[in-house]
Amino acid sequence: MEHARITSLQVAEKAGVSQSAVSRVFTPGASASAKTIAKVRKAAEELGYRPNRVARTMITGKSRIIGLVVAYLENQFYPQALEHLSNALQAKGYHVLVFTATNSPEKVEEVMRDLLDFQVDGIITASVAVTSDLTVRCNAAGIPVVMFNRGQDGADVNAVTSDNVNGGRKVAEFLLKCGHTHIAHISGWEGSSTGRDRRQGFVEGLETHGYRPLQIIDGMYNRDTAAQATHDLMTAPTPPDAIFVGNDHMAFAVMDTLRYGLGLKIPQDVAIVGFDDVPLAAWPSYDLTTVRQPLNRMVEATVEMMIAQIDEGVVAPRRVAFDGPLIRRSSTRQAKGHKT
Amino acid sequence: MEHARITSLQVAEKAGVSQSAVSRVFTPGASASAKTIAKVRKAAEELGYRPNRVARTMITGKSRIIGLVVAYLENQFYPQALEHLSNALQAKGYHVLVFTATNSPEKVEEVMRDLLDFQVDGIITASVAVTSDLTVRCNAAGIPVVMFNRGQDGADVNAVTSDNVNGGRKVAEFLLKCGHTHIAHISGWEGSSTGRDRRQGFVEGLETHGYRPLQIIDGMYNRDTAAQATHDLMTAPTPPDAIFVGNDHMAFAVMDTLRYGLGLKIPQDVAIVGFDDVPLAAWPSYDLTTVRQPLNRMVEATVEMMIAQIDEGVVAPRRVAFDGPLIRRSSTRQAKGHKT
DNA sequence: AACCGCTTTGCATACGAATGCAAGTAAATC
DNA sequence: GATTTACTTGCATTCGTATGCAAAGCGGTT
Repeated sequence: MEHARITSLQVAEKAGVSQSAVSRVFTPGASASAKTIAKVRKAAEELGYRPNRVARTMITGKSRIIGLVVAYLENQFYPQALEHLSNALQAKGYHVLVFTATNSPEKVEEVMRDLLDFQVDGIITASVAVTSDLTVRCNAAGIPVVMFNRGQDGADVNAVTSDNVNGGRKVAEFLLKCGHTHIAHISGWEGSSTGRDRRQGFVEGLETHGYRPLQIIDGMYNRDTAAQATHDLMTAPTPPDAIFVGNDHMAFAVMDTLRYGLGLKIPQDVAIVGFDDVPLAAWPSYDLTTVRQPLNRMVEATVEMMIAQIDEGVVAPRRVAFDGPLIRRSSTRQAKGHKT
Repeated sequence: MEHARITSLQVAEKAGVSQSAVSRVFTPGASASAKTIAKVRKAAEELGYRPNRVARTMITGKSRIIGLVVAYLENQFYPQALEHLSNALQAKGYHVLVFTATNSPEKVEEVMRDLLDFQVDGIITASVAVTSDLTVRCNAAGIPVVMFNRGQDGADVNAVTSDNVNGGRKVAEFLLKCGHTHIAHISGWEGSSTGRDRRQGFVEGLETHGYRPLQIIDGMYNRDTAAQATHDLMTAPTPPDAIFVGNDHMAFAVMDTLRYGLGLKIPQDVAIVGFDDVPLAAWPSYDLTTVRQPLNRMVEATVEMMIAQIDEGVVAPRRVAFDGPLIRRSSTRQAKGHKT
């Protein structure tokens, strides 16, 4: 009992017009008389006709599909981003084809090839490093690429991030204002622009006031690595009295290690600051002071850049960085002279 | 400098064969001589040819795209499922087109229509209720539907879940064994099969031993609702000494409310059991006793069912439920007579 | 050499909608 | 009413690949 698909031709016959007429009724911008439109709409309605997107894609070359490459979804920031991106794109008539890719260049390479096969109209990479060679090839193929939450040095790529350097600086200044002097940093993966930028801003922020980080350890955006780093920091001869952690995801592991592994109090023994402000950060168990990434604005900008490029062709790449506020919660002490 | 796509015709010319020959080389199961294959492969390699999936889809009617309908990604269980499903399908040459849908029937309806437009080969719904009317239409259109982590009463649908009834029963027995007598249940949404089944198993489990639940409140799979319910339960004249919460996501809110809102100790004042065993449940801050949903097996079964249906046509619907173990952690007391 | 069976190959067509072109029609202008 | 102008419409073609069909090739057998 296969319910065969209705084609534009069948609608045309029923409406007593040509197939072209039907097509034009369903093609925004094409011209058709009010009478024709009415006839076609009626026939289409009765038959339950819906234009075939695949056939449409063949002709126009536009699939209205955006490829989204994402590394892993354990860090709550990514599901959140995925959900928002998907919704925002859906609202514009686009849909999201998800690809997971580890951060190995070969894997990314393979994924990108797949993506091109699908005739995606654009590619969004969420925190996945892409070789500039690859983006060049995509641009050559006329496929816009926007990197979400990851930049790329010296390459011509569209990138939307928060202002990570400034965020790092804010953390440094805030912790100094709280009276901390021994501040360590468990950084985001040094292979990522976000990790490097946050670190850089943080170090600059301390230096501006004549301080230096007690120690910096690469946490690799990994819970286990961060936990180990915490352990190492706290058992060293001079333990820190505050730790800036490269993202919330690691910060939670750090807090767990401090509390349940080392029996320390937050913020009395050590203050913790994270980065991202994922929903979990606001839950009472963690109540983590953190730099908020303005997800909504980042998503908006990403979608807007993407669609502009699709509609108007690949243009000069832009980089946008949104400033995000520091959200003070109870994982840090009250700043001096700061009122409740 | 648009890098035009290479077509099979160009490869054919370069290799000195017909377009059909090229097609056959790239179509598994088609016949071609070793010599032809070699010539075509070489030419294709040199030109960088890759078959156009869209054109392929037009002819074969197979897109090798699976639509995944998901409600929300805040509950960590879903990103996890999404990631695993996507990987498993990718390994089989399929890709995932993500749709978000709230649980309103109209929205789901609209999403499903969109999905059909994309010629998806199959649809997986993750914890989204689908009217049986809709699944019937999909089957009529020859599109298999598999419901992941949600069943449907009296309808002919493929469904993969864990054994929720049995899971609920296990929780009841475990809590009784721990010596609890006043056991409340903040249930999963009563509009979902998972919520109902867990509740049913739980009640049955208590009744088998001559007990009844102290109270049952629908937590709607929502943190705020669960928090409010916790408050109501604990401030009632007879508060519970244990609460079974319909999923981990709500259980975290319950624990936060108990500890930080009401100043109670877990498990001394109240024991908590969840359902799912998301990664967060194992983090020391929660360390939640919970029923594990065997995600890997569920994903495997889902993918296997899906692909079987795609390859062999829509067959008699199956329902699979995997038993999951109760994972004992510190949110509950030691069971009587149970050794460390 | 003739015959059979099996594999390989090219030709032509189909999938379903969009669109350039030319013909047709209605409205607007003088 | 003639002519210009703007808008509609249908015809035919196109996108890139898969596939039924018939012709051709090949290997072996008698």
